[in-house]
Amino acid sequence: MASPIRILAVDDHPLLREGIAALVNSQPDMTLIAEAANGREAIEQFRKHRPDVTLMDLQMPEMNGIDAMIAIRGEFPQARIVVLTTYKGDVEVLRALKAGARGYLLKNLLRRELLETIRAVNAGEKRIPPEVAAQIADHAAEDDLTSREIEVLQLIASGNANKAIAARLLISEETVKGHVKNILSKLAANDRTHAVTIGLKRGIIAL
Amino acid sequence: MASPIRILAVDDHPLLREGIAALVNSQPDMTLIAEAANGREAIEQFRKHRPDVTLMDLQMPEMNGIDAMIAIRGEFPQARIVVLTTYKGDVEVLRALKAGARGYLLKNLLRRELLETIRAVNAGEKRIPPEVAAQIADHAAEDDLTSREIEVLQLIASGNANKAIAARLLISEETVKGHVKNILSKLAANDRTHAVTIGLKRGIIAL
DNA sequence: GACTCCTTAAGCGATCCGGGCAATGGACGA
DNA sequence: TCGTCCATTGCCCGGATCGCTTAAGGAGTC
Repeated sequence: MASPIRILAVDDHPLLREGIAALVNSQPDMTLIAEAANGREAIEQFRKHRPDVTLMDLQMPEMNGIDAMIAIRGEFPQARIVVLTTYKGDVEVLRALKAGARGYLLKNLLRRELLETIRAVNAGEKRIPPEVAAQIADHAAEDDLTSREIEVLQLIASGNANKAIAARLLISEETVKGHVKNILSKLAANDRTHAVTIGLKRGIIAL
Repeated sequence: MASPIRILAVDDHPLLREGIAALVNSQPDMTLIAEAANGREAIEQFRKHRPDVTLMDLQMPEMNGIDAMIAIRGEFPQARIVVLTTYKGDVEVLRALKAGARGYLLKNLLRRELLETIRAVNAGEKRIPPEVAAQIADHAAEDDLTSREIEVLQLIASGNANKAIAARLLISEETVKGHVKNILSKLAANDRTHAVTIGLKRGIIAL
């Protein structure tokens, strides 16, 4: 073994980082060199240590994983980052891949899968598990919501009527209705409530 | 140290169990004696090992943590169980406490907090962190939804109109409206969509 | 018996939903 | 550069649905 794979673990759960540390350090060809509890710390640690592979959670306080990945890959385009998160919808996965993730793992994975993925990504490959890929494929043909539509959907989720949304966004109620119409159509939702639950499932909006 | 505290870890994330194992086994007065990945396994392992303290996640495949706790405490009323989960709403917390949990920890806790809680619960105490207790207190005065109302709320979340809910539950649309009215009032929601998001936040319903 | 819960009911105004139509402006490729 | 596409915005209409109010009977529990 020439030199071990140097790994940075980013997650806001200390216990999970502990688990990654125990697993990784038990492998002769890997070593955990740093940890971070949020996106801001992740950027700092990446600058300082230049890890070979970064394991990154998405949902974190202060700065989320997507923004951290974008920032890191802005400075270091060759950074090899694997997303390690609990299940999120297809939209969240796509965002992560667009931000430059080389792998996307779910936290209920087997130990072996994590190790294999780390080695594969370190070797320059990409690794997306089939159940994640299937999620994406299911919605590949559909239109994405525009940013304005997402904004409207988020306000709907917060309990705003169309009139209130119009006031908040400084547009007319008729326009809001237009957006709502498109949202229902794109998400294949029965009504606004259904649209919200679909949006939550697919990772388009959050509570 | 007479004999170490014997611990059972129940969680569907292998990495997290690994983290618990590493932390617990680093303490001279504790030892991890068994693991389980879901509620069914948890019951089996509890029967076999009779642990002093059980760390239990709530959201798991096959059988969730609440049901497992109820089953275990049915057989072993003196079982000392600590819930260890990512944040859930106050309703989820209350259900866990009613099912007999002696502690309720969030996964983003510090290592020290977990160790202290294990020792305290093993000694017969109860431990609820202040931020969790505050959640409960915020809603202590409010009425719970009835089981019928929860059923209706869940159907609303799935995108059903009142008429469709009526057909599904074999009751009249007027009755559904009556339930919806009570739901909106109890949850202090602006409309049905808001009620759904509140229900999700508080752990009353799930997607 | 008191209490809660589930059920039903009528009417009414506000809101939502779906259809079509069209002007603006920015982004993209030819 | 020009033309096209698309997001955004705005408007009209009509039927469906929602949310509120008030009222009341039956089932089950304590």
